[in-house]
Amino acid sequence: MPEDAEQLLRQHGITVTAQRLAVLRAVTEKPHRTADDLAEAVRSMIGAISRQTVYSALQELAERGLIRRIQPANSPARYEDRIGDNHHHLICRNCGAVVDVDCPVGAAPCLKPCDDAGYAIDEAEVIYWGRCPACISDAGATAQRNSDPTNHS
Amino acid sequence: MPEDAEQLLRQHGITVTAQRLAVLRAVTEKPHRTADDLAEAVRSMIGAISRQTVYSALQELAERGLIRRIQPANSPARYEDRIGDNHHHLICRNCGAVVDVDCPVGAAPCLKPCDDAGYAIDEAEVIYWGRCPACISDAGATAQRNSDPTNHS
DNA sequence: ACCAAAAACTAGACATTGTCCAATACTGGA
DNA sequence: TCCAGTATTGGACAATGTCTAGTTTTTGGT
Ligand SMILES: [Mn+2]
Ligand SMILES: [Mn+2]
Ligand SMILES: [Zn+2]
Ligand SMILES: [Zn+2]
Repeated sequence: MPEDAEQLLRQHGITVTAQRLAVLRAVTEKPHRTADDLAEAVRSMIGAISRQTVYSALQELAERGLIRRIQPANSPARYEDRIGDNHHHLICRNCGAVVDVDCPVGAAPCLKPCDDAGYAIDEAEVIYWGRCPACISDAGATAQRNSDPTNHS
Repeated sequence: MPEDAEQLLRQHGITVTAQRLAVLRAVTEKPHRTADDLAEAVRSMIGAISRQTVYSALQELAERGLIRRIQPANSPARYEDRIGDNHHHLICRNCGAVVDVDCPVGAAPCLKPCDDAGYAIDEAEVIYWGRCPACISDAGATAQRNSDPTNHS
């Protein structure tokens, strides 16, 4: 059915397989998921996939520019299909929830350091760290009761 | 000899041990080193230290605000004693070399997203990605000969 | 439709970085 | 000096990702 997805892969020089189509669809369905979450999603689509294939597909899709990988501290890598707009991310220190933040500039690198130390800079990665609304109200309600990160994603 | 380091620890409520003094000194000696590198450095100072103790000391020092931990993608965590100025980093995609970049604002969070999605933001982490001078000239000189990251740190 | 070559998939071992835990050793105050 | 509280240690364990050899699938040409 997703005839266009097949063509999308081919246009980018990627050979079409059921696994890659499913991985791409999984990334598209919900942004910022981890490889493990994506593997789960793919299994519910096509029955089975090996861990290695998920990693390979994600790498291939990322290298060819169909998806983007983000690697926040204290989290496994996450993937999204919103690309080309150089947007940034807002991440909850407590539960790890990730939300998109538009970049006012758009093109990368959107910021320039005063002194680039001779480096050829191609990207300014910005991550805003804080607490999400759910974690804020959790803290207010139950105080220090449970200090373990809850899942608000 | 480093009488002041002992007092520094005590002032921050940290009990003084040879291991912690050495770890702190190692971090101070050279910024942006990994836990493993720091363990090596400490061993050359005091003979031996366990891996776990290095991690514990680094965490303790970081929690008490004596040092800072940075966790760039595709790299183990790195540590530095330059704190309180909210400075940023410039990292080589090829060899991983890290250099400091002053933050023009200073106070965190130095940037504000247009839409904070209800998050309470406490830090804007900025990482500039690119290629260091050494890797640039390596590429020019030896072309694609060796595509493996060289150590320019 | 069929075949061979090229590419992708799989399972399992392995690597890296970090954490948990129980036993032992040290530190700081009485 | 002695004791209670901390810190250190080694070893097991956890999480995430990579490598590899063998098998299966895809692709392009007949
Ligand atoms: Mn995003
Ligand atoms: Mn720094
Ligand atoms: Zn949260
Ligand atoms: Zn470099």
